[in-house]
Amino acid sequence: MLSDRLVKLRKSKKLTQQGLADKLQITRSSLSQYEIGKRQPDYGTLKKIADFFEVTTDYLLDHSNEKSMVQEHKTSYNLTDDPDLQIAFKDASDFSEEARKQAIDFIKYLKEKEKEKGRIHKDKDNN
Amino acid sequence: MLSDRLVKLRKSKKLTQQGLADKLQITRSSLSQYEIGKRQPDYGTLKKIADFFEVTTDYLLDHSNEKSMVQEHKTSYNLTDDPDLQIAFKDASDFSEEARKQAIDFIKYLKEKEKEKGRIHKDKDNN
DNA sequence: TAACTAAGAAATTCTTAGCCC
DNA sequence: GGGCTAAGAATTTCTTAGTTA
Repeated sequence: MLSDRLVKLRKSKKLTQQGLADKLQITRSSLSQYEIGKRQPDYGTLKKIADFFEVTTDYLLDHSNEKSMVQEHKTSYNLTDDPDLQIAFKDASDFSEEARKQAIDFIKYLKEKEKEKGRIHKDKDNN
Repeated sequence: MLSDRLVKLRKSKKLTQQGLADKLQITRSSLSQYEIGKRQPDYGTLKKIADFFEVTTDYLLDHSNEKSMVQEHKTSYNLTDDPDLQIAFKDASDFSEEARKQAIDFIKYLKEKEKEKGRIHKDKDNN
């Protein structure tokens, strides 16, 4: 919920409602309503809030969607289209160093195998 | 702008306004207004749209903030700094579907092993 | 001082119907 | 069919002032 996150973010910066309202160029009354969940700011204000606290609007709106995150991740970093592979990569990033090395080595092994396969017959995979 | 992205996303799925409106449970008139930029959907509808197309709300709102993105990725993905893992991942992106699946499965296996290692006690929940 | 609320004003959105291509 | 628009209804938000702790 926007309200919860807003309160936490504001307090993390040790600001009063008035203080934050000034920064966002809205009235403190409006801000109060957002924090209680009685009103919703327009998209412009939402983006202002996100920029001020340096968070995503998804975070503010409590919108978590793994696939969408991967999608965003992909466009930002130019990675693969395979969502499962992206999730696997994400998971591997959290591994211990040992497990990470095992993953890397296994992929190296697969890479060699792919090379072999390429020599034997032409690739017939369709995406 | 939401409007531009909405049109592109809808057409990428080869849907008419009526078709998408039905999926989102809104009238086609409302959807038309969103696509032209005359109206803005409430947050609930915004999230519905994001979920349906599997994108972030930041993408829909054209909200790009490098710091927030990095923040989000670090908190959501704990993206690794390990360059070897990144290279391995890029290699895997070029694999055949079969090899890619093997890599994914192996990482899943490692993930389970990591879980076991993480907890002292032996839980038997299957996930 | 800091935060919340009430109530009328103002702005925005929704609905319905109709229009254009 | 497919997409856009007008106009009144409905809803939401804003503003101002006031209340509470």
